[in-house]
Amino acid sequence: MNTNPRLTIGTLSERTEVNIETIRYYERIGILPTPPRSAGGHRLYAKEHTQRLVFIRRSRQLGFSLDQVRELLGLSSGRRMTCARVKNITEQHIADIRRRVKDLKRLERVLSDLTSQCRGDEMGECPILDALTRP
Amino acid sequence: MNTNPRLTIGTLSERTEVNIETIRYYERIGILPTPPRSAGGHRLYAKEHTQRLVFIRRSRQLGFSLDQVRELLGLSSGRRMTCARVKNITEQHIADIRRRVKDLKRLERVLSDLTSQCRGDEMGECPILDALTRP
DNA sequence: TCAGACCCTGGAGCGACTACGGATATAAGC
DNA sequence: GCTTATATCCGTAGTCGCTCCAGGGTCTGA
Repeated sequence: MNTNPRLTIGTLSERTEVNIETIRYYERIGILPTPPRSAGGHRLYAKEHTQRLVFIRRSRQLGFSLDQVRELLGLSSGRRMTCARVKNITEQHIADIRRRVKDLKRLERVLSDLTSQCRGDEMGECPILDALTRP
Repeated sequence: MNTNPRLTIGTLSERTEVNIETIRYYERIGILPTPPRSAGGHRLYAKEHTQRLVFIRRSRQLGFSLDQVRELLGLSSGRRMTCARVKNITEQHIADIRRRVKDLKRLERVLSDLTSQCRGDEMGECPILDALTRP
């Protein structure tokens, strides 16, 4: 018996928890290789597709952009990724995340200040609208 | 002398620090009212446009979506905003920001753990790639 | 009058998908 | 073998919030 049959896109989608449309999208943008087809034109995936798709999914879950994923996969630049390069990409990504956190926290502080000044009445002046409107 | 002449889009853009293209975009999506035009078809803005545009810009800087801005402006739903409704929108927005911060921090922790395990050599195994690849 | 700065429109592009519609392929049941 | 149900195909368009472009027309100062 064959425990490793070719998978249809639906099965691959279930196993990897990646949306069917997304799988086709990844193929279209060249981040997932084009699989062989059945006589009728359906895609038939092998193990290496599953592996790559899982790699992509995990990278995306960690917030890497598809361009970064491309690089991590060694699809851009000169082929083989060194560990140094991977670490570098990851550190840049971390720096970016920290910037975003900082920005969001600043926002949160400002907004919290505004709401704390606002009684939330049904009428009258609103300090929040005021702050947005004031010259 | 007239200290309040109609402004061209370029001048409005400078004064409000909103890109010209963005101003036209806001008009197109109906968040900024269509201004009168000169004989030759150039937009001529008055004070109320400046005020509204500043309102929009500040709201965007606070991270509100254009839909939220629309609502804060009283463009959707039944007209007049109550202070209660404004506060509610703002609190939802704060909650959203907090969620995002939480998610980003979780990411940061995972990524930091990974890089700390990675020596960043020029060759050999890479714990980061491993983590992305492992079954 | 005329150069040069400004403004006009419509459309495309970004990132990372997601959704849709109408046609074909395959699987399951009888 | 036949019918039905489900799966898959493709191409296109929509999402958000802009930004940029080409190929024109308008306005202003010297």
